Amino acid sequence: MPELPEVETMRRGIAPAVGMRIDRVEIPRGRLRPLLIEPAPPQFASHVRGSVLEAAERFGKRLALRLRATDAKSSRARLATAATPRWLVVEPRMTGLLLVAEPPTQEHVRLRLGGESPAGRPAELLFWDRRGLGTLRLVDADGLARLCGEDRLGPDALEISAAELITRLGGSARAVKVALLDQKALAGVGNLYAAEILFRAGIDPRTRCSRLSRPRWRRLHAVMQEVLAEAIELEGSTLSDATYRTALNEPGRYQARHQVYGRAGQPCQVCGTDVTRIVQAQRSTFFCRACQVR
DNA sequence: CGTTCAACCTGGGCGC
DNA sequence: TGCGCCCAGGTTGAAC
Repeated sequence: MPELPEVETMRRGIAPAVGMRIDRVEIPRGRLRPLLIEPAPPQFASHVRGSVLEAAERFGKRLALRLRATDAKSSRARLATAATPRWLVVEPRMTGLLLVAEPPTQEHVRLRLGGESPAGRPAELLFWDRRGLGTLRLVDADGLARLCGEDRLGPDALEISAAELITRLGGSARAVKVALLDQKALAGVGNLYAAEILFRAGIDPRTRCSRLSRPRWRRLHAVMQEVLAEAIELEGSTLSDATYRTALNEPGRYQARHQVYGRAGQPCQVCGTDVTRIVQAQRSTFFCRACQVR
């Protein structure tokens, strides 16, 4: 679910919590697999408790929350925290959410916020994940580089230049839709926005990257910026299952703009041709056979 | 290089 | 009503 626009919306939604101290960490027993939370809950909680949320940064579809340790009670804790700047890396995957309002059902992790709390500041930060495929990982600077560094993620889709996009993907033999999903090449675009971007660019998703002309790459680049910016403006896409919510537990509004995603068999809003669904790399691809050409 | 499959999970929708 | 199946905004590693 969450792609770049949804994760950016999440980042902005929790921004009011930046500067606040995490006074308590509550992790319901038996609800978190090792894959989902690292280190294991007792260590995770003891490391996070007492720290101040200093910043929330987005890397593609991931969020990294920078934590600073404060007034550690024991010298042992002070040593440990001073030696390792800590980042809480949140990877929502399909259904993970960060919320400052009550989640739809029991949350997975609840961080109670304290310290200076002027009116309007959230009292809690919640992680909720219906399918439980997301991850929360507490890491040091090396760990952050391993999870979000340039070996792992390509340039952010909102920041990459047209020239760099062409350099990174232009020579590939893969279908352009598949290449756009490659987070090592380009970070942030997922299945939904890849479909919408290619529709607006008029490009058949099956076209091999190496067959696209430079003008078409530049068009694709410009359209990618437009689509992502509009989706952020409308706080992301909430699909029919309503899983994705903003940090305030409200639906996004970009779904009203979808031209092809999830619209198989319905008429293209530009030309009336039925939208087609195919499968590429085991994922659904939606496109208009008339508007999108090779 | 590239593709393909399975795995991690829950839950909604559909046909029978 | 219920069962079995397919589907889903993502990522990863193995096999070919």
